[in-house]
Amino acid sequence: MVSGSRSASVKDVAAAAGVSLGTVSNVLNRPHRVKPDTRARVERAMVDLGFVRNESARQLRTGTSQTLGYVMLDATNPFFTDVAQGIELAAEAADLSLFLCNSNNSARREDAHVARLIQQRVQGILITPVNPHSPALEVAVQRGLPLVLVDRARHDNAFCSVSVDDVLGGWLAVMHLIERGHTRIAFIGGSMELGQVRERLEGAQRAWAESDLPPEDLVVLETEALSVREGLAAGERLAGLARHPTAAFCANDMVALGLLQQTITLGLKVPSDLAIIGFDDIDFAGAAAVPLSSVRQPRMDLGRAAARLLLDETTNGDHHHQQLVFTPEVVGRASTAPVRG
Amino acid sequence: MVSGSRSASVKDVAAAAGVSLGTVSNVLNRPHRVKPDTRARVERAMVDLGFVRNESARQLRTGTSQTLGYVMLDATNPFFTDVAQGIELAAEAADLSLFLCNSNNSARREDAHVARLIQQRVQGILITPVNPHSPALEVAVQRGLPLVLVDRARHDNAFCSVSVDDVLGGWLAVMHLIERGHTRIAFIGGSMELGQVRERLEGAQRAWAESDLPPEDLVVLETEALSVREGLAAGERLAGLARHPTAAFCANDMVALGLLQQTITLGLKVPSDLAIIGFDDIDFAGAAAVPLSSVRQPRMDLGRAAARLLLDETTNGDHHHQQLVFTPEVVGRASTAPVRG
DNA sequence: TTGTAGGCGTTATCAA
DNA sequence: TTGATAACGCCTACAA
Repeated sequence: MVSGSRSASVKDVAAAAGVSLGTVSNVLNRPHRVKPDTRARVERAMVDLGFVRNESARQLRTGTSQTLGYVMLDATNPFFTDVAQGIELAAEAADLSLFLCNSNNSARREDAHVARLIQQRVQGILITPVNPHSPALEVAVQRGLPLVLVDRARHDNAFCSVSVDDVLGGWLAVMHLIERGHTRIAFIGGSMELGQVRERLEGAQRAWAESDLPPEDLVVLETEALSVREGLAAGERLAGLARHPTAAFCANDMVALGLLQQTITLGLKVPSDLAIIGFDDIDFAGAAAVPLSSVRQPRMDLGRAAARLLLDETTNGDHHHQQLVFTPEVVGRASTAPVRG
Repeated sequence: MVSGSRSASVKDVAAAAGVSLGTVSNVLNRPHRVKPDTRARVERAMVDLGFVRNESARQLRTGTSQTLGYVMLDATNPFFTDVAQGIELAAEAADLSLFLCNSNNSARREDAHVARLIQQRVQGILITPVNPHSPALEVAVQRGLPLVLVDRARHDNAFCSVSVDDVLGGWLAVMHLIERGHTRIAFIGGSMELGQVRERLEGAQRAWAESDLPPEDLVVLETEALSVREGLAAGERLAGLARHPTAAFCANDMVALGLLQQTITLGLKVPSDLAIIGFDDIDFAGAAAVPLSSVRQPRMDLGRAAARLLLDETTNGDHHHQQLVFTPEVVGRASTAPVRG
């Protein structure tokens, strides 16, 4: 175990063990082909020299890496870390490394990450994109690089995708509010660049229309991002409205948590002054100031399923793209509990 | 842009542009050395062929990767994702990629991740270890691989480290409770394998001793992990105690949030029946059922500082190991507000 | 300004 | 069962 010097190569091991380089390679890749005592000698040398395979050289030679990449939309959102955990479990089971990247809602960073992953020659890319129609994604596909959309779908079957029916989720959330007697509500979320936001809003509007409520009583408050901070700000804007909605549907739980906090700070009661429902059902939702109702998505399963589709595409000759769509469900808690009156 | 076939190499580009391979390499690495129209021709060919540098080959040749690795202790804890974000910012500024790994509190997975990072020949490793004295870390150092401890320190100066004074943090938290008149409190956290937990407890015990309170009135409830789930369970155990503590100091906010939720579920009031203070001051702490008092650590700064130390070690010839210790501070909120009596 | 040649560490083929 | 050798794609001298 020499410190300071450059790390030992197969050649060094071969010299130390008094065998040829090919034999060392065999010990590494086809151990059964080499006589036990030679093997022992080689393995001994590897330990002595602190030999570690150089993955770059291996990749270069074999033309294939042992790595997957996941470009997440927002690493500070527990929803995505749970999705990532699902992916990681599947990757680990397949003995693959996972490159985790965070685009942080920036298309520029997303493109940079994808470019890097391609340079690294990862086996495949999982991505929750800012924009599922980004040219960067097409480029990956044109290179023959498997790519799976996570928490997003495309209707042209260009990639595999795993998603939740966001329109249905929005519909369920708003129906939940309507059932509790609310006739003037706010939709809070953004930016509208995000498909998740647009679709959840669309579902909300559908539910609204089906219930014959006047369109102007579904107020849309667009935020810059889906963060606690933006939720706090939205709370102030909401309080400033001429006619107060009695309920809010937030495009995700981070926004809902911020809104909840601000509402309480302003001296209002949840749910009597304002009912709130979020989306994702992250673990913190149930532990909030007022336990938060939310639309649950199967987070870990999303990740696991996405990784499985990717692995199928890399290994299965006659792979066909699939659009897996999970069904969300409302989890009712105190923040939308019925109030008398 | 040929689909299906293997990806284009510099050789292919050279052929397509009618120049030699060396010229293509020059366009890539020393563009000023090549005549503008030749360069244009080469760049055109690169676009046409969809050429992307093969990072493995580049690494193999140059002997150095453009990648850092961070092995995080628990990716579902927002504290660590914030630390990671700080690291990522610093890495991006230095034009380096970041391999994010999650040991999930498992020494086995931690070792596997470190081994993989070494195989990938990353420039350096940042790690929040399960155990800072793990042999796997020594191995990295013996290979001459820069390694920085994050949120953990070692006293033998074997690596750089960036941490928060956990003993002081524990001391501050408990002093905060003592000042509010509590004379029987619980420390909740675990496992005791984690240095963070041991040191926060040590600080708590010191504060207790300095205040001449009887040792048996500082009850220690060890948990399996620092998670919301374990906090919930601890809440039940706490309620089952013969003599109830009037306050709890939790080793982190996840545990505190779980405890808070359970306490409320059991029909008790916070802070009047039980005051609670956590550790980390994650964003969700302020948005909790009862806004949670906590010991704040400068999360992003921890990450940024760690990355800077690592970069210094990789680039600066006469680098000296440093132990950077940040000072925590108590953020008092409703969960420990004074109650009359 | 451009071209040629050698080698980074590994794997795989083929011969001994 | 083991050894010699070529090749993966790139970069960098050095030569033209």
